[in-house]
Amino acid sequence: MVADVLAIPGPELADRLAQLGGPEAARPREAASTGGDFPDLVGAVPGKVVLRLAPFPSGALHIGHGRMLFINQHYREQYRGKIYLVFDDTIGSEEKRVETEFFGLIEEDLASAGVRPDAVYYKSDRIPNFYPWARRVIDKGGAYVCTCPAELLRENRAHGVACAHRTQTHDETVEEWERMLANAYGPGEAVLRLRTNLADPDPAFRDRVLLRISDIDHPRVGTKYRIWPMLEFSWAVDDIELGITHVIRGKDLVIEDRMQRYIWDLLGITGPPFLHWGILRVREAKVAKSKAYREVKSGQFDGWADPRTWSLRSLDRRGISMEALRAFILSFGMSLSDIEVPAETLYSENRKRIDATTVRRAFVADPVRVEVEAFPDGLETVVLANHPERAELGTRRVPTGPEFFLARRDLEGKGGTEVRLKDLINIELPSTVPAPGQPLRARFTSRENKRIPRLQWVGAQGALPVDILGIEGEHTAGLGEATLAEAKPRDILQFERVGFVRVEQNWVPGTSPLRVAFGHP
RNA sequence: GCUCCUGUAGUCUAGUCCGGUCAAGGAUUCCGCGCCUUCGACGCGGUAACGCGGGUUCGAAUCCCGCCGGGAGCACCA
Repeated sequence: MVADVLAIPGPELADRLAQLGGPEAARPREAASTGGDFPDLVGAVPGKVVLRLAPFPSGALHIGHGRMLFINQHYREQYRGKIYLVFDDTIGSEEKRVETEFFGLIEEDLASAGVRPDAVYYKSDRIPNFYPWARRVIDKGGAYVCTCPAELLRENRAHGVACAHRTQTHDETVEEWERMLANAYGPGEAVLRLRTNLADPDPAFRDRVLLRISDIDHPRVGTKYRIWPMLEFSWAVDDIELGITHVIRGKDLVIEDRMQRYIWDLLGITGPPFLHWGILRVREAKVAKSKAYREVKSGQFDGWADPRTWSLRSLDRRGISMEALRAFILSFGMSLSDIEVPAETLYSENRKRIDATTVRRAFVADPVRVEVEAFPDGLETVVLANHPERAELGTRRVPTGPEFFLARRDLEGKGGTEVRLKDLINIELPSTVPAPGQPLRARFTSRENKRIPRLQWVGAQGALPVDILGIEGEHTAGLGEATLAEAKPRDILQFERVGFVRVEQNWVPGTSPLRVAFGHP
């Protein structure tokens, strides 16, 4: 009974208690949580839960990995459990190679996401462990050594046809397995296969490979090992050896559950339960990881923090906090449907967190120089609020006219009309646009706050060049207000009417514009 | 093709296990209005969903059957 009560999630418990206590309340239905649903972990004992993160080290963590991170972290917190980082750096394949630089990169990404593993393991350190386990499977009659070429193996599998090796006796298998270990075979010449059922309705499940031979040079252990486990087998072993209590992973790995269970059943082991989440795609994140890898390697992308990678570090670069990402991701719960979400939802989550604390600054893209005639005296500078609602964010003093820069787009279709330079004065624009390169001559009209189109402006005095890195990797050049000279790297600012940006690099007068990365509107 | 997973508004999600309290809640988007010297924020209002067809039942988003749609796996990758 007590256990039953403990199993009720906090909010629900409060709700139930409220119901018990307030028979007359009859208030509107309790607002559903904004987040998604996370089922309780079966058999989980608070304080005893052990989870694992198993990235393959072939790149920086991207937004999709975020789901792995934050879901596991969520459960870890709920049950006061542990998380191990287990690098899934088995040998991979020619196309999928382990690279040393990514171990550190991934650990950094985890740290930035606030996920501190209780331990770090490398699969490549654990290779000899797998051999006795393979032998146990063999001794249970659950595996055989197959020397069919990969193609034939695949074809037989598709048709449910057994090859000659399948009928191997236990002694023969042992002998062949010993020969594999003794380097009698080259890469691709022999594999240890699980003996399942060739009539299994799922063709993917028929006699899958457990271990195979590879001579690829591993960045951590070189060519020390030739017999490498496949992912499923390695986890059938390590989920037990590392004492993992719950395996929570993407649903692309469901067949691996079945493999692991099959092996455990064979050996009489009760393994941990599995939980899955569905595929998450962010609509704007179109670049596949493999393409991102190539573009980063070739220098087409600006490293792993290039916005086009949608890596965690690229989000950070853009001023999108890991807290916002976490809230965004947890809002989907453990749904198994495959979903595609617009980035706007993430932006909204981030906006909630930074809007109230972010100072406003002026920036104009594609600037047009405007000279204001009859510019009033005594208005050489003006004091502006750093935030329209938050007085506590203070003010700043910026130089004004009589020369200004306005955004070309803002001027379109406004010839001959009166417009307001936001927070400052009203001017009348000339009806004809002068030749390119020539300044526009406008005329001061009044200072009263009229309800006419308001334009963002930058006073020519002290204006400095700004370069915005966009999310497609494009650059937008423009001019920013003088106070941006003090902007420091990692500052988050809002360019009014443009969006939130994060400063990348100080302005270096005469040599380099102020570099910022665009976050979101 | 086979296997598995999955279908609630434009997009996510709660509710489905244990049918009524759901004329379906929340978030986001979009539209309108208000407000502030932002195209942002905030406030108010609005549009908008149980994939389809049968069945069971007094009553179905919820149970049963059939159909249709979406996704993933079918590597000696992870």
